[in-house]
Amino acid sequence: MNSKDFARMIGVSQPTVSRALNDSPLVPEEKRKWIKEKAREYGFVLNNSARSLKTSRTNTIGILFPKHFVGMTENIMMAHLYDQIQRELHKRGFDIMVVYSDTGEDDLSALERMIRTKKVDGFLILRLELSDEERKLIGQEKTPCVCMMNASTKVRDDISYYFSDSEYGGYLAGDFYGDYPDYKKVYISYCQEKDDNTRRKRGFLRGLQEHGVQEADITILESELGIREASRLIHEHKEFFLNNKTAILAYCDIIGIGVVQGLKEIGVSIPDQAQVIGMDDIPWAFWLDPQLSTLHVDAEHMVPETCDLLIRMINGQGKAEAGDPEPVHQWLKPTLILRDTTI
Amino acid sequence: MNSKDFARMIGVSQPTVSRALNDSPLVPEEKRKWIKEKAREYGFVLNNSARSLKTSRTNTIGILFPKHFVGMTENIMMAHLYDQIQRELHKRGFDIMVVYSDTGEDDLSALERMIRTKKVDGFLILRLELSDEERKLIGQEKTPCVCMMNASTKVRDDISYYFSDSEYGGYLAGDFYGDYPDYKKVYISYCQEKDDNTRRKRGFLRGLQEHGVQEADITILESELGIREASRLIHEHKEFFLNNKTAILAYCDIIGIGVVQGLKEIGVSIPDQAQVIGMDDIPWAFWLDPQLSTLHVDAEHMVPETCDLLIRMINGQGKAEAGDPEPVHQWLKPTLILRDTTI
DNA sequence: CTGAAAGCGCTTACAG
DNA sequence: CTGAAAGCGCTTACAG
Repeated sequence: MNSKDFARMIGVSQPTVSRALNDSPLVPEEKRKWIKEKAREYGFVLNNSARSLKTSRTNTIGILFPKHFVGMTENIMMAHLYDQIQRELHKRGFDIMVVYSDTGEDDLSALERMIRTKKVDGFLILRLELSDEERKLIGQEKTPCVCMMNASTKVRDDISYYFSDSEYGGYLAGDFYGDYPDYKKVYISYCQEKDDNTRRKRGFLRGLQEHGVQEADITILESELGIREASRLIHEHKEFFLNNKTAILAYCDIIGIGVVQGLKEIGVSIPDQAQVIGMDDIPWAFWLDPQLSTLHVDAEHMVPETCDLLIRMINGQGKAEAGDPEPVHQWLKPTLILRDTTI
Repeated sequence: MNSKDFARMIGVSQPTVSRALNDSPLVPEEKRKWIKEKAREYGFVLNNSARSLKTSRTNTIGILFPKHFVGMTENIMMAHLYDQIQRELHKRGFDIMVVYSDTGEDDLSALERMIRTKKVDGFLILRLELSDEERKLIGQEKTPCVCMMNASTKVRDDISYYFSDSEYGGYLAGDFYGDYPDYKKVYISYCQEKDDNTRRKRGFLRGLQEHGVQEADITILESELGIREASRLIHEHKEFFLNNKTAILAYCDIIGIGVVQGLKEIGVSIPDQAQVIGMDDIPWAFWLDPQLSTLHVDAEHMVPETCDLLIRMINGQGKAEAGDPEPVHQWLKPTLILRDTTI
């Protein structure tokens, strides 16, 4: 049943149906209510494609997952953000389409296809890693986009973002470990995330330097992303961890968990002989034994603000008075949470 | 740019553009390729809303999450299934809309709204718990739907499904524990999932009975869904677990993990004094210490088959020769995986 | 406040 | 093989 048939059925015109169901003040309250009741009764709902075609609004927001995203179960932090985003956007009446950077066909990236087919009103981008072409496209099409969490490429300010200030996170860890001069400082890096990794490491160094620790005194080890991978890394450097008291900052909690596991396996006592700090504060870090000390990322603030901004951008789009709003740029400061893996 | 402008720009008609980009054999290979090249060059892509309006196909599949679904991080098994579904559907060229049963407005359930607005071509339903109205609607609208994983309401055969045979899973656990007469048998149930819980329990009982264990000898405890909740339950029954050797089947891995945690905390040695079997085989069950024994659900088969069936239903829809295909009903058998929490 | 009419951008039967 | 034309189901400027 389309709106014409429905209108005829209840004895009004198609425009009146449209206005009533869209809550237009042009049709009086009473009548609106009556039409809505009838719609409910007959199970009539406006067709979304026709509506979108006319209004160029789909009422759908795309959540873009980064390249090499293996899954929600592997990347708990993304799952955590996703859960909160999903809740916020649904609360605000939007539907959600999940888009994966990896799934592009031929030369058309997934993002580009979504933008060009007009399937979504805007994008929430988990981790900034857009190509130059994609940035250009977003600029041309004025597609509302907000990035969140972190950036694996150079941060330019053409796009709005709410990022975790991981440099500051690193600093907090460095500042904390600075009080333990007899522990050898170790940073476990993850090189796929080039720029973000550099930020964390730089902050760590800065925090330590304030306590007189030299850059040369810091050991850098490289891990892949994964609990097993990180655990294996510890095994590879068994002698080192057995012969030194170490104070370790891991690129993220997943690696931190693997490090803790590896240390336990080779018989290093935590936190006496080795301290470990992760980053992100993933939801089940405290189920583990021992519970991981970490840098808490303030997702509870980041997510609603990101969603709000995106929706404002979508609603403001095309409105003359809105103009080209200035992009928003925020770095949210993590906080250090001490649990069982630090003294 | 719309297809008319694009067609004019490259000097062909709108229908030809449409046919070429839709790979119609009506336009010769060579020309098709040329038009596609031009489309790429000018960044032209067919508008999805217009297309859907005409064809009543959105090329989008909805994944319906059950009521009370708290999130991917809390319900790892759902996240695991979601990850695989997402991969399968994208591989087959569909976009994905995530739909949550909880997010309905007023009297219109999320599912009903999606069906009536025609936003998706069909639904993959994680866990069967449709209301009678929703079933009726699906029947009337002939919306392609397949359920998977399990059912919390009575299973009727009007809808296709691929379920895990959790009754058989329970049986395997019962059969295994039957060999340990000196262990007191315990089933930790989760009552929100009424029917599925009953199936697991019934299977467990059946397995034990084959070894001569009486129903009266089985202790039933009720837990909420969650690691902490299950752990708390163990604490509440501390005396019981300290004074008996126990062989425990948990409703699912999450509860199983909590049980293990609780047992460790009260000082019960695993698996000597208490054996634990979970159900689902969630991805990181083996990161834990001790690694949880469990009943593996064959998601690797369930997911592709479910996706295949759904897509066949979508493609067959409306075709005369397709008729009303018989619904498919499958119960996939779990397998018992013994790790550290069983002898 | 209400309705007749145009048009959003496609696809597809139809004619050639 | 190709194009002119109709129509999918809405919204909205316009006239009343």
